[in-house]
Amino acid sequence: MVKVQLAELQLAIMQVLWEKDEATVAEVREALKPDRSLAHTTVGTMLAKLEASGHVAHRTEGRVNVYRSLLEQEQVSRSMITDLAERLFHGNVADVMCHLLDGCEVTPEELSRLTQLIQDKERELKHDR
Amino acid sequence: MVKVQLAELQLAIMQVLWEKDEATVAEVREALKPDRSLAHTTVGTMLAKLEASGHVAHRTEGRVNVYRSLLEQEQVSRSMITDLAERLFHGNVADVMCHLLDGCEVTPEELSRLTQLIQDKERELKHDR
DNA sequence: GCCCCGCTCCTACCGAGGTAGTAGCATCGA
DNA sequence: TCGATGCTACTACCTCGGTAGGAGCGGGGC
Repeated sequence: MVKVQLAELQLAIMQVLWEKDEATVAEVREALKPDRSLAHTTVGTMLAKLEASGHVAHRTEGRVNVYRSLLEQEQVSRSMITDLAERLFHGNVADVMCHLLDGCEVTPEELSRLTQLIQDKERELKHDR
Repeated sequence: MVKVQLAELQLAIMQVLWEKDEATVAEVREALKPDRSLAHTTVGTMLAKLEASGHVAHRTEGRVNVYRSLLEQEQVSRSMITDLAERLFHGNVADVMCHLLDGCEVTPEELSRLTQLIQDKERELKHDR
């Protein structure tokens, strides 16, 4: 599995790119505004750093750069959450859940989706052996 | 809920302290050795920084410092995992699970423990309303 | 009594994340 | 044609995590 770790702001920027598919500096900045108001240049710098580390790429359209992600959201999410789960709970999924159920708000819908997931996984395990 | 974020090494050190309840620099260093071999002073410095930020405390026994954690393992785990879940999946527990089940090895025992957890939570939700 | 050993404390340093200013270059309107 | 505007690129800077060296101190062995 590919291991990717993104810092706070980096993740936030990537999330904008995933959502919009492509975005200019101004668009990213706009999308981030509700949470943090950054200077235009700050966003630009971060995007450049992200590009330097191979996480995003850009094409130039007229005078502006349009950035897109080179990482799969799925992959990053999986990588980051499993890594933390590993470090905190030695990968024990049940432990993770246990803390999550206490710490987050959970809706009944989520619970039934969870039940579904578990049943799927159980079936999958039976199948494998 | 108390929000605590610990970096890589900091978490590793705290985990040693949680496990041993108390430990000297040498003991922490020893415990960390399998994963990373650090200079004695490095561990000492980190412990000092951890102390400066109020995460650990120490008493002096003879010539050595014996450190202990001031944070609850439960609390840190919960805080870190819910924070990441929030950022990655907007707190949707089912999504977290979904990625975790794919990314980690899961045993049938964990699955049945999970089922149990969910049932408990469902009962709890019914009770509340 | 003196020296070595082990330990802490202070200090320095590096790299990465994050933040932003400034220079410079296009383009558009007057 | 020329100035205002808007964008990028370059550079600088701060903080924090991580890493470790060296000074200094106290105890134990000789």
